[in-house]
Amino acid sequence: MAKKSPLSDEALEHVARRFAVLAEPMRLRLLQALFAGEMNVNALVEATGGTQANISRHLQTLTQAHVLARRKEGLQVFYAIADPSIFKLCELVCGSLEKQFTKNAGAFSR
Amino acid sequence: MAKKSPLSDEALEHVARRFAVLAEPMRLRLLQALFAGEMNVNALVEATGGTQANISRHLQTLTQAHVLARRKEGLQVFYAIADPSIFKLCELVCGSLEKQFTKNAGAFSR
DNA sequence: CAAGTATATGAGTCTATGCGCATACAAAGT
DNA sequence: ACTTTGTATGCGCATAGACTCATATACTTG
Repeated sequence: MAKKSPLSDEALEHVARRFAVLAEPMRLRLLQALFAGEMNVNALVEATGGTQANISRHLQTLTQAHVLARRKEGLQVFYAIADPSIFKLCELVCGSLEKQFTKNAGAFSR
Repeated sequence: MAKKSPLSDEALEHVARRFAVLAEPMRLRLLQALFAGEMNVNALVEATGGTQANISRHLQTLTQAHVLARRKEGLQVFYAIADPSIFKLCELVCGSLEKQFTKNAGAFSR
């Protein structure tokens, strides 16, 4: 396994796309809601405060990126987090941002 | 430390922005080049094959996001990775994408 | 101070995408 | 078959941002 070989352009685009999928506050809210477990669309609409159309689109984006899984049951559609790495990704970013904030807070308090 | 409290809208926007910064192939190439260590702008231009203007802009974006650190030395400006969490972030995403690919590969080969 | 080198930036174009509105589609019950 | 309920989607608008070209700025050297 070549560990230090530079990623191909195609690979980089895939990685970039992955990050782009997570680069929307509304989608992050959806993920945050789904951290608790599987939910249907209506529940997600209520949980996030978005419009149904918009939520549906974001769910589509997340599903196409294989971040979410879709399960249809009668009239309702249930979504759930399909990629467990999402948890760690969010944790990492949050941790990193917290560090930044505390640094800035220090600068202010002086 | 409230562990399960939902992030505020403001916090979510910060997280989203962080992801957005990493959502460009060119910036990922810059980061990949900088994994080896500090480099000046010209070296980065050559390493990535971009134009000087464009590279400079991306470097600005990364620096403002506190992902990179800037050090001026005479005429040249050196950039280096300032946030170590970047490494793990990229590893996580790459690993997750690899899994997806091997899954798809399996589906094709059958 | 003039000229050269390394980097940054203003202005303009072009593409991508988030959002809202209306409507279409799908499944279930009457 | 018709209606109701839950979800998806076509379309248009508005905004963000990536890229280029030309030029500005900062520093060094002659």
